[in-house]
Amino acid sequence: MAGKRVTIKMIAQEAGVSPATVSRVVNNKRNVRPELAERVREAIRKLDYHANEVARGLVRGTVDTFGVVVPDISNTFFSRICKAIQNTVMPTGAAVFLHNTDGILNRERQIIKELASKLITGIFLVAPRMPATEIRTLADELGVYPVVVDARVENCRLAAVWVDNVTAFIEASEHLISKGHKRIGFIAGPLAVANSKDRLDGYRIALRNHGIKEDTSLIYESDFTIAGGYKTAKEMFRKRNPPTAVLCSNDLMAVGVLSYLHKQGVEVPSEISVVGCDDIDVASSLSPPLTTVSQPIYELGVTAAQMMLQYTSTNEVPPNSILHAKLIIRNSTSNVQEGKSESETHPAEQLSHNVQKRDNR
Amino acid sequence: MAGKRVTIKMIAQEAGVSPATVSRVVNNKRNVRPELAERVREAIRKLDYHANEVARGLVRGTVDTFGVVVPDISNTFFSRICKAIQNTVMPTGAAVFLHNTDGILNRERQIIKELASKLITGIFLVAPRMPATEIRTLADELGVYPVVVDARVENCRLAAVWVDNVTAFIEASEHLISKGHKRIGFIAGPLAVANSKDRLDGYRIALRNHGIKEDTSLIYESDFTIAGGYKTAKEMFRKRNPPTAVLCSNDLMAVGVLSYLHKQGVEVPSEISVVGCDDIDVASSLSPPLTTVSQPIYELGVTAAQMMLQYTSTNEVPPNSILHAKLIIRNSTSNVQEGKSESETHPAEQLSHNVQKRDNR
DNA sequence: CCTCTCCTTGAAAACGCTTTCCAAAATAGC
DNA sequence: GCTATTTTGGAAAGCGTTTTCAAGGAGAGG
Repeated sequence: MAGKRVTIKMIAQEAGVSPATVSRVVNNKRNVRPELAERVREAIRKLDYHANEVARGLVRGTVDTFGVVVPDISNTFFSRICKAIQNTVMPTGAAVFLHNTDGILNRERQIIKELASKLITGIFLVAPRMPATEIRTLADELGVYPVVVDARVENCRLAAVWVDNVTAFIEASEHLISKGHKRIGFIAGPLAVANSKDRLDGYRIALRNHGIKEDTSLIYESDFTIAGGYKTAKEMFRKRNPPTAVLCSNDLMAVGVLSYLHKQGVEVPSEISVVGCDDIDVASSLSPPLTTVSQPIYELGVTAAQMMLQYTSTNEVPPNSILHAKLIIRNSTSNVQEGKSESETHPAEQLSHNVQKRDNR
Repeated sequence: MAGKRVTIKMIAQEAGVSPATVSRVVNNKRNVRPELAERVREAIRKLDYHANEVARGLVRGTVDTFGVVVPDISNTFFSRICKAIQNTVMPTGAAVFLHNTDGILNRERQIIKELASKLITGIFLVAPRMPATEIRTLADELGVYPVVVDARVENCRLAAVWVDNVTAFIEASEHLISKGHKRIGFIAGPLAVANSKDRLDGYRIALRNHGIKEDTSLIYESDFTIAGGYKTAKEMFRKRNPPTAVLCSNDLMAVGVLSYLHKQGVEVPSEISVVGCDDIDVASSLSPPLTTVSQPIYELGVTAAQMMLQYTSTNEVPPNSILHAKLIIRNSTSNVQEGKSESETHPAEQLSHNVQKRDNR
């Protein structure tokens, strides 16, 4: 191994100047005669010199690198955010560490510390499980710039960008309600995640606004996966008095629901309407094409990256950024089936904030 | 910013020993009195010391970090490989840089150099565009361990793991042939990618073995995306004498094909059979569930990571590893439609190795 | 009791770069 | 033409580790 590396000294020697001068040229400081500078650049080109970023990092106390911490890279939603962050940050010459937490809080903590020990400049926390105050404290302690992505974080001197999920889900629910649906099933993501909670809240608010009593037997907590959606649909439709529409907290679960329904020979949307969230790439290619709350995924990443760049250069916490989702109506939703809307109104149950906990595999 | 960092000297002082001793304790060298070691560990715990990985990297000449270079992270296939690599490598305490090339050869080169300047230990090149010999040369020059993932690389003293795509696609084609299909459309990925080429070869071999004349008007080159598949299907089925089945080089393109066919009101599989490749997570949840060549994606990543670990610890190029794909028959394929098989046999065209180039957006 | 090992420990020298400090050179001001 | 000021480039001091080297101490063998 160990190909001989070109160091700054070699360049200095080649150009007949001191290492200090080479450094100045490399870092575009003034105070070096143009003629000399050219000679140095020549040498750099000739020997194909690349500064040792590690040595540079040691003296500067920070390395031009960011960490991205996500629950699950293999989930398209997150991988698209990663891509956006990377594309935005790359032109500045920065690299990006990627880390998976599998949604485990402790792993999140550990990863942040490990990243800090590598002297990275900043960390993007995507859909973190950690409470905002802890993030703030930890980041200050470790001397790292944090930017929270896709989680509502307020009043914490913490840079964050998120989507207004409450409004989005009010809109999604109202879409269904306007089609005459009254029994609307809801499949939430893990409620420990703020977004899941907000989406559920949007659903509840919409129901309340339209005078529909909430039926907790229609609300399920799942895990954002296809399998989770499938399984939940199975439970949901096994009960008597099933919903006429189901609103899912993300597309993957909607895919699972669609798959279950298809297997059971249930027609979508004529018999059951289905709505997802995210607008992942396959959403428009499903059959039927999925009506979904389109999250500005790429924009989420780009905005986060821009905030980070601003944050690190000005050292001022940039203001939060709230993005808006958009309901995309495709063919998985339609008017409620004849006779289904009123017939089987459920005996009113108490409004309860408990939802059934499900085994999240 | 700049939370004061705990250094080895502070630990040394706290424990009343020299930095050298602390270092020895941290790195589990023996030759340090147990009692002293305990005192040091105590200090480490007390001050929450984490060694500065950058300084450590500088003296060691290498940092315990790997780079993963993929064409597109937002593609599930690649993001699943990344995840596998990471999960395998993480327990050793190594971190992972992620880089996107968008399939651009020059960016691949540049990224590799940048990574090398960060003194990383090894690079995983996933589906690289670079020729194997260049990889070997560059890696030697930069002093970095390369492992090639998902690309057939032979006779190059280069560690690589790939899937036997030729056999896989012979099998997939034969599945279709056994159902009576004779006019089988083929949608290839970018033919600059070895895998795409191999899959096409498998298709050709199968046809030849069964005495079916190759019709180049049925072979298209696309770009592995849903949109690409959709567009190609459109062209393919616009021509007179269209195929009765289409074999796609990946699932995403198959999704595009399915979507086009669905839009046109064409029934799958009764009218047209469709086969994909990869077995991405949604494949089994499509309607109809997609018959596909299941790539051992996760295994690909895990194997690559294990090879890397072995490579870096023994400094010997580990032997190549060839994995096998498996045809998963679901419901997107069926017997050829009545009368379609023999009726419109196409005027024999010369066997040609040219395929039509398509605009790959 | 002395010598020879072996083990433990600390001092100091790298690692490759940036940056500060200084002296020399160049320019300006009178 | 002489002092005052600004440029310019080199020497050297770190940055936080690991690692080498040598010294000191303890134990063993004679």
